[in-house]
Amino acid sequence: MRAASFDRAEVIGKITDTFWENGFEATSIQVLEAATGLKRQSLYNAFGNKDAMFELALDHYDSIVSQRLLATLEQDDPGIALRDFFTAQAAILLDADKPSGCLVAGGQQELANRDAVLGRRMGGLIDQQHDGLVAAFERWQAAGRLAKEADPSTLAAIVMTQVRGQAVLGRSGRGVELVRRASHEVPKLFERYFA
Amino acid sequence: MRAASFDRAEVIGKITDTFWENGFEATSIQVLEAATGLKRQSLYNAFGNKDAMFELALDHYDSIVSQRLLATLEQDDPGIALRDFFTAQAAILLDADKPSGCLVAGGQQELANRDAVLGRRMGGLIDQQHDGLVAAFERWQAAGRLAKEADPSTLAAIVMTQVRGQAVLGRSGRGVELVRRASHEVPKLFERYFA
DNA sequence: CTGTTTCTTGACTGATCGGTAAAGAAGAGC
DNA sequence: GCTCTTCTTTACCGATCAGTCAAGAAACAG
Repeated sequence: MRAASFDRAEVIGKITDTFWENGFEATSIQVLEAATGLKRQSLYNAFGNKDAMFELALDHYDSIVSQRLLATLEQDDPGIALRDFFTAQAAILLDADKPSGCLVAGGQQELANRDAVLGRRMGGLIDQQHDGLVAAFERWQAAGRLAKEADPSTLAAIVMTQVRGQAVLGRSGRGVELVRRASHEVPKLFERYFA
Repeated sequence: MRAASFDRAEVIGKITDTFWENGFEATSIQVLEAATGLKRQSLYNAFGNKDAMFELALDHYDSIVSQRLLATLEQDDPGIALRDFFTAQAAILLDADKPSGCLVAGGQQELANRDAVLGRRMGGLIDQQHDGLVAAFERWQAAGRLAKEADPSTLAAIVMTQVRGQAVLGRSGRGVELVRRASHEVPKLFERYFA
């Protein structure tokens, strides 16, 4: 048995960044070879096929981005939580060391109507974020921090659309400023629902 | 001279819908042949190349979607205007007769970092919507309908991110419900800025 | 009806795609 | 040292991509 000459986790990170930057279709195996330094066959040996590589990228992305966002909601004060949530979102989108935009938003746009398996997989990540938001709003409502009349599903929907929109606009040069402005102001809009 | 056997405007409509539904890359010339009923060479004769076809689609999309949205802002009451704006947005996104999602949001995601010409073109459409929103908020502020402290740029940024997010989520089955909820509730969030 | 111009049709090009087969090279166990 | 297994390298496959060439077919002008 011969050991692989590369660090698997490191390569997954590079694969993730490449898909994140270019999307699924535009990331050819050739591009992945250049990004990872591995040869074609090594990639297929290690990861299977392109779809599997993308799924690994989704998992990695989920663990470093989605989880970080959802973690900000684990607080008692919904105002502070939402402020932290959008601050973290902006920090991720505007991080110069990471690709712009959002892997899931891009993949959704590209694959939702075209690849059933990957489409469902990304739908799952979106649902996960949505469910996390609904649960947080319900928790705050049960704790009396949110008005009784407020509808957790609707508030979660607003946050979701806001997040996706920032992800799209964060990809273009001029959109960056819009993201910065929006992520500062949007949390305040939710004050009307606080008890 | 021989007249073309097809209606140019009608074909542009079909081309637009096809790009709208599938995005740029996934719309091969073969797909466009099937969608329009024209043969390959007829498409190239009539429109040039694939990039030119996409630009025509952007123009067409702009004239039927972007203009319709911006028109809703031409009212004195910002509350009614924003309500109409988001209602129109939801109607377009959820129209069963039209492709789901948004041509510009999809193209932006796909092409912003890859094709300088088309990227700039789509950036222009996004800027146009942003400028229209800023102008509307400034007009309302000048008319005393908006609080003096409110920042038109920031409010426009929030609307922009909201619109883009709805466009992305509107592509997936479960996202449709989120779009419906968000488009009903979001206009109310702006009441805090009204004078 | 004839000639000419344009549109239409179908075959074709070179490039690139995802994926694979079969060698060559390098490490581990003995 | 040798052998066996695994990784690496290189070449290749059929399919599909955007775009083109060169004929054939149809409509106008005279």
